[in-house]
Amino acid sequence: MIEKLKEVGLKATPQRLSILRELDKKNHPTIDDLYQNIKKDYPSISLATVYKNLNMLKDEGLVLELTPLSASEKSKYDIYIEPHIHVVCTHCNKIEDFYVNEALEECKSLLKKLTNKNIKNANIIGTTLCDECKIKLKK
Amino acid sequence: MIEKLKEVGLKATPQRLSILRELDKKNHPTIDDLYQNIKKDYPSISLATVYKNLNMLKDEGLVLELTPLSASEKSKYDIYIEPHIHVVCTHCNKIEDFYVNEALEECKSLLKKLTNKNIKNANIIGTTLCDECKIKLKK
DNA sequence: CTATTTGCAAACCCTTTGCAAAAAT
DNA sequence: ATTTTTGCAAAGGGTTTGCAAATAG
Repeated sequence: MIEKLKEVGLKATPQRLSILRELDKKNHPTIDDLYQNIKKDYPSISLATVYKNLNMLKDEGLVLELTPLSASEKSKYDIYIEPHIHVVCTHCNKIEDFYVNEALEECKSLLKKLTNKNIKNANIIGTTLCDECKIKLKK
Repeated sequence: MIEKLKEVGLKATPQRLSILRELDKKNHPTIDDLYQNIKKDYPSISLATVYKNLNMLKDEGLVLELTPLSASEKSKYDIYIEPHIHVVCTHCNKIEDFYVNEALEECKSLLKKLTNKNIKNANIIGTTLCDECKIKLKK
């Protein structure tokens, strides 16, 4: 984590590390979730610091913003150090990560062939009806 | 276009149609681009109407919000009636559409296999250095 | 005729900014 | 020692809201 920050030229402040640690729990928090959760460990952190850091980390590609499907939902944030793909539930909007590197590479080479471009990265978001919602809706 | 609106239960007002027509030019406008361009044909349209409609169309899946990679860029909007994928330039942020249905289906079945879920849809965004930027940067 | 949509302006609130103090390297 | 980062509070600006009038079906 600290090394990743050094790589991109950002200082390893405790605030920044707590943001990354929180994101590393992989529960895809909104900005406010993130702020509330970090405050438990680090009560003096300010919301402005969370915003500034998310923007910097996003610009460096260490953090991903996941845009909601529906207008009433808010953006969620995800750590992006290990490549992975997302599957979002169309009903409850829960996001699941899948660390399927081979698939990602396969998709990328497919994209390269089709677009005739050198695809650096591929961001893939699948939609589904998650298992929990499937059960709930059957009732 | 009118039929699509009927399908999702939205009335075909001239404002709404002008929004869809503008998006159908496929140049991925920001909200403000959209508003400025529509005003040329429809000077009385209000920004609030553009917002309301984008949200409704997004909720119905007819419009896609494309989140920028960097914090300084704004979201872009795209019509999503024909399935397609996006390739965004990491340097100038331009977005290109690729109507590659076979690839999309291939990716979806790959996702189904890997996640063991019934993937309804797959949203794929590749990153690249676009041809124009490649030339510019060589100089 | 009824339900939806529009447009205006105000309200809202999320996000950014400026700056001095603190902290990281 | 230098540069970055933090935190506060205020400013800013994008987005939403409420409501009466207009419009679609």
